[in-house]
Amino acid sequence: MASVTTSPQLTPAARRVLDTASELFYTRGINTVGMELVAERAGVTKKTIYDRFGSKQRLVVAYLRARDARWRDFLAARIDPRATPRARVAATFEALDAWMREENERGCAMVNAYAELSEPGHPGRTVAEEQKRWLRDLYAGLAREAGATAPEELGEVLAMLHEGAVVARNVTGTADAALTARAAGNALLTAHGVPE
Amino acid sequence: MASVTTSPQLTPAARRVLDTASELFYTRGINTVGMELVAERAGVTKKTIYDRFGSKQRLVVAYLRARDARWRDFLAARIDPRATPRARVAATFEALDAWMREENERGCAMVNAYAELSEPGHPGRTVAEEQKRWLRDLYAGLAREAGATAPEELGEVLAMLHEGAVVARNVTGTADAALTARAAGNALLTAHGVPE
DNA sequence: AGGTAAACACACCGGTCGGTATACTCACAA
DNA sequence: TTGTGAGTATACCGACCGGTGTGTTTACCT
Repeated sequence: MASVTTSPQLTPAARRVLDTASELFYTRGINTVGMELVAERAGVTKKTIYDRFGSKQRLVVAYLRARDARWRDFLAARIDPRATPRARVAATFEALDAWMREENERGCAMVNAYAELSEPGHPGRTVAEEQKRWLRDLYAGLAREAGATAPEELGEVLAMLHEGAVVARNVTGTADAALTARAAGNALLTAHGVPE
Repeated sequence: MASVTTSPQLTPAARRVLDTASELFYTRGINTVGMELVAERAGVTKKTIYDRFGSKQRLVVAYLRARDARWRDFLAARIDPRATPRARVAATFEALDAWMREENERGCAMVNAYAELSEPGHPGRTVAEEQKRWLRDLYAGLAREAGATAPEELGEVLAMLHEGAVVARNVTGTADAALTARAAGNALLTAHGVPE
């Protein structure tokens, strides 16, 4: 079995397995999708999956990591590093808006996984925790750069708006939730002493 | 089988079933808890559960409704109807803070259920959708009463902060997330023209 | 020519899932 | 007194779960 975490080189079949598992886990939920279905949809035998990934748990971790990586790339491609911190905060919410319109019909994969994987030590939970910390620190860094008073707290709040927008869009069906959150974030930057 | 939704009168065994199922569904997740375990923990046979509730799906719905009702009662007991709208918004976040410290170690039951129940027509999803709409409308009503400009939008944003605080507390482990959200909500009321 | 990795096919494992069937006891009320 | 509703005990159902074992084929590399 190849190390899923360290080597991004996957065999063609493993690549197909990860792609189809990601799709299935995200849209139907991790616990409701069996390995047999993943194998069938990937055009692969269960044997191959277990040879490449070792266990369902590890496949789940690979799925979460891959999806997180996709989101970070998606975001990075939409942020101009030369823009002002304030503009970069707005761009982050705009990226979330675009992301949700394209590939977020079922809410945040990390939050969903956290709900499904209730065993305290499950490594998938760790991935989700890291992802949420990263997001909060991202906003906090921007708040600090912007010269906000209490940048840590502001970063936390911006991350809350971010998460809340995902829930609003997913459950309540609020189409422009991310843009509403962007406006609120903008107002909060001002309230924290950041010049327009 | 008694109608679970219309008649709140439950037989003693049914009461025990609902209580233990609520505990188990919330802490371990709906899909990972089997009916056999619920029966065993409630000191009841599976037959009794199916006589009273009919199916797992209906038991899940009863669980979600009951938990939502508990939260609404909890909140109502902590809101002074004579206080100003601004104070009531703050009190709502404070109630969330207290609620999370007491019985929210696993995040929002509605969001979790939404993650677990991926089948489009599952009645449990409807309960979650109604709950989120109710929360948003609650905040929007307070924003309107406070005389905020764009009260609907502000209500949406306050609900986002609310949801985001739950995620922050649950996944990131931010202990005072709800109070941080309260401060942000307060600032946003001001930004929306509500006098201090 | 020989070795190795990747994938195949297929059968099988113990265990659990949601749900049902049968037969019995007990309390209470018409 | 005679039902009736609530509950118990136990056995059972087909389907599916995650995971393993054995052996075969294909293709590329040395």
